[in-house]
Amino acid sequence: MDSRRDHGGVIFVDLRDRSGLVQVVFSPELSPDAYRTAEQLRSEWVIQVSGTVRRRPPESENPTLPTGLVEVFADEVTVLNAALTPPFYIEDDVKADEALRLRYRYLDLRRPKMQRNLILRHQVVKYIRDFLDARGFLEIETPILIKSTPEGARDYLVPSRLQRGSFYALPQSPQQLKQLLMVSGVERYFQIARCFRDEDLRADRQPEFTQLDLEMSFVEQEDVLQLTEELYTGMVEKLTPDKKLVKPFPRIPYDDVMARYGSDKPDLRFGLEMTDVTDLAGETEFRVFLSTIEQGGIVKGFVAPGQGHYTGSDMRRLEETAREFGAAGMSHVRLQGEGSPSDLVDEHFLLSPGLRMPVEWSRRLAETMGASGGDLIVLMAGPARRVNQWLSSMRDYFGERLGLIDDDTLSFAFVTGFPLFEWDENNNRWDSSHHPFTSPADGKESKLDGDDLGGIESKAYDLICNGSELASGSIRIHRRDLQEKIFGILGYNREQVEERFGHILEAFEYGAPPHGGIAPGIDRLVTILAGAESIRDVIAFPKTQSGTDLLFGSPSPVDAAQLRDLALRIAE
RNA sequence: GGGCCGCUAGCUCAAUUGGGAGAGCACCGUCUUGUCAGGUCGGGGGUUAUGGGUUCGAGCCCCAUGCGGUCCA
Repeated sequence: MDSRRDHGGVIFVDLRDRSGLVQVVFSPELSPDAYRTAEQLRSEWVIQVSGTVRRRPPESENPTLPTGLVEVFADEVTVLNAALTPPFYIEDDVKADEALRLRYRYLDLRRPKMQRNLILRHQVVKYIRDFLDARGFLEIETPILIKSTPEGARDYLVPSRLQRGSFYALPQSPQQLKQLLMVSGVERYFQIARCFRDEDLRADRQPEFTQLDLEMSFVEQEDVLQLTEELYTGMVEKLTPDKKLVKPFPRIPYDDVMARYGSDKPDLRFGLEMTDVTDLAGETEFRVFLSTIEQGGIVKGFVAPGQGHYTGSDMRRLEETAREFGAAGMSHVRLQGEGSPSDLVDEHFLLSPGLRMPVEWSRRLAETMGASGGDLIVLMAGPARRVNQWLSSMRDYFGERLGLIDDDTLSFAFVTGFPLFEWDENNNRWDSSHHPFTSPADGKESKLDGDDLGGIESKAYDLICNGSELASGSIRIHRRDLQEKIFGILGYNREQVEERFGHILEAFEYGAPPHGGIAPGIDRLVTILAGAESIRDVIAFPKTQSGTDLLFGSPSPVDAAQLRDLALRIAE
């Protein structure tokens, strides 16, 4: 029961199931018994009604309801179960605090929007299974209790009772298992796999999440990308036909995407591309630019079209925004007037303090960056990595603020050619950008013995969409010697390699085929397709940011007896 | 691990300088034969997250804790 409207002589009841609402009418003239029962009904009760479906009187039609032309004229009603008054309204525009919704998740899931999300998620998974089955993939389950081989994130550990003092780990992904399946001759594998990472949560991160994990033997990078693109385009066109898709998906090299957008997962629904102007900045006498360049940093920026009219205080506010994104500072040039840079004169260029440069320099800057009269040029200086982060946040901010983002568009792209390694400043060592099983790009293997490890390209790729990373994959290493060399560069000694990875290295010696794959995240995908705000809205029973389940009250202490079984003691 | 915000009726929120705890919705009851955010009249409902402190007096000030959110490492 959704709601009841009692008019004294006639009672209307909205009956709800997962498909929607229908109005039931109780009249004392048709059935006095049913009418008397209907007087007692309350929201969220579970009832059984029989009656006649009939057309509503013309003046009572409700065009806002899909079933608004008909109603059920009830002659019998049975109360199957009463209900307490729910702690919040069961309606789409819920105002209740999310903690309350999570505490009563079973009520929250009654809301039509949540029901639609669950249904969409089912359809997505169904589509994936059908699609891959039709292409010869086998769905194979892999264990949830596996060996702990921490690579990036922290493992969830499960103590063993039979082997006291030893632990299983929950998989961060079935990476090694699917590679072993390739060695097994499975050729094409997939799994809707639950993955676990014991890390702090974010709005778009959960400690357990679901990935489509897939792997193929005898493939090149483009084979995997093609398959992935077909999967996503087919799925979107079938399940959310109102979404606009850009086809084919662009393939953007990593260096390119970083140069143009300052991020490896830019929102491509809008432009605002960046330009490196370190050379031009070097001509100024602005100390911030000069010292940045001296220290090996860059000066880079983008053009906000039509925003040259900002006032001085607008600019100060904008700089404050930039600082909130972590930026050390921001310079700008406001272009007044109209037309191309060559048409503009001295007083058309409003430079931020510090940038005292002749008009000729401003013209060249505007030309280099593709700005014209009426535009605003935003510039930032610093180490390349930081500048890219800051500018990328500013770019998103302007994309939003200038209304450049179309909610109905899905802008997919593949980012390819990620670096194989990145320098881990905290631990002072090389780390894998993707994971240690990623193959170097063709012809780059010899560079593994050189000094320029950061410049080695890999066969790792991401699928991005609207500013999110949706999938990540690579062509893998399938030779023992190469894999051992990578582990060596990552700083593992011979014993550690043998203890943690001996099993997979050994497997590579028994005829491992070349293979590669990709792992699309299901939660984020459904979030985007559903237009939901948070991944928590597409997961039936999500956890809070501190990793707790407010419905079950987990995690929770356990009995002393359980701890004894596991030979565990809680250290204070 | 750190920063910031929040916690007042079932829900969403208000409460001026430290002075009498409130509103809307929901809920309960009444009346109402075409409503669909039904309408009418009436009613009940509070350990102001928890513990401590300052004060003649604390929702408000101070300290600690808990829970939630959010950002950073």
